[in-house]
Amino acid sequence: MPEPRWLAPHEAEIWSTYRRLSRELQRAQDQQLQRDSGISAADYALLAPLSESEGGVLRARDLGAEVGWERSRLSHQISRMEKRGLVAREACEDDARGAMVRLTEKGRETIEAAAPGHAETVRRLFFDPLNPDEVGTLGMFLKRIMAAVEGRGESPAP
Amino acid sequence: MPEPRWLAPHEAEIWSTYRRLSRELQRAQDQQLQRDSGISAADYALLAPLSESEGGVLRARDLGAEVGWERSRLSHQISRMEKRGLVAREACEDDARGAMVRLTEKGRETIEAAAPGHAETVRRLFFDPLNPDEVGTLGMFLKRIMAAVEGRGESPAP
DNA sequence: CATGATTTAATGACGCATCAACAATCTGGT
DNA sequence: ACCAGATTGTTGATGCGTCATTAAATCATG
Repeated sequence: MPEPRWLAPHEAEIWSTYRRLSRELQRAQDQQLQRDSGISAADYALLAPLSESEGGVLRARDLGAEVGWERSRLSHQISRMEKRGLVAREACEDDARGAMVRLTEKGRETIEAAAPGHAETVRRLFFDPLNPDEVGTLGMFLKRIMAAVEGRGESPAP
Repeated sequence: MPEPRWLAPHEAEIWSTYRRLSRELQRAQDQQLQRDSGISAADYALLAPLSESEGGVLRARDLGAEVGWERSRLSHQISRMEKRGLVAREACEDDARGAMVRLTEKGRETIEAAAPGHAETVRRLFFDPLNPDEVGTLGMFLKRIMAAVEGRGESPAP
């Protein structure tokens, strides 16, 4: 086996900072949304594309593609939200396998009330610390890393 | 109320990329560790500082500070790991409130076997897509954002 | 059309993370 | 010495996320 490519100390520190940030940012989002609007970040993630869709209805498959979630995760989350009356499931007419997810009136009121505070929080925590150039640079970095993760960091294929 | 500072489309896209990356990176870590070593990323996070500590023992409070976890989360995780024989709890001699966490022999073997693969994965997914300058820049961005999150994005106090 | 592969969704089990509540112990000021 | 307040750790409840499994419907191909 090839000898391990250890992380240099400064790399280990950056990795550690990243892990911490990742968690704390998630936590800050959850807290803000829960406190101000009584919903979780996962709720928000689904409510947002639903509220922007034609008629407030999306097929589960398409909603999943929109947010990049797996079917199982999506299904569980929809179940939780359905129980609280934020969305409703309906049959899909063109494809009997499908499920349509509809934003309820309560769901719409909730997302519309939550959106400004959410945007403000994201901006304050994530974007305000960087200037516009830096935001662009960060975006590029994130996309490059994302490509590696999606390709599982492939070594060049034969 | 002041009118909401919405995210510009390119900002919304960066935010979405970040959220996705955050999840996928976590997932990739978990999968690799689970597959190759039978442990979770949470296990690894605690095993690592324990294995580097004097005698493989740390007070729970200090372990928590090391990884930046809250008490409750730490306690639950230690319980799960204790059940699987990776660590053991011991009494703390100087402070009867305290709890010492000791790396077991099995725990040490596990972390030593897991470390190279973990380092390789972090490097391949997170660092390889960037050149050294860019890594430094990213580290700086992360620290700035982290500061905002820890300060809760404070507006200048009166 | 028949049939096997694929797509879509739901579910149960399990580990992870947070919150609220609790209990025990220590500390500092009086 | 005392006691109020802070620190440390545990626990139970609940929501989130992944995996493995299942079931139904659709598609592609002969």
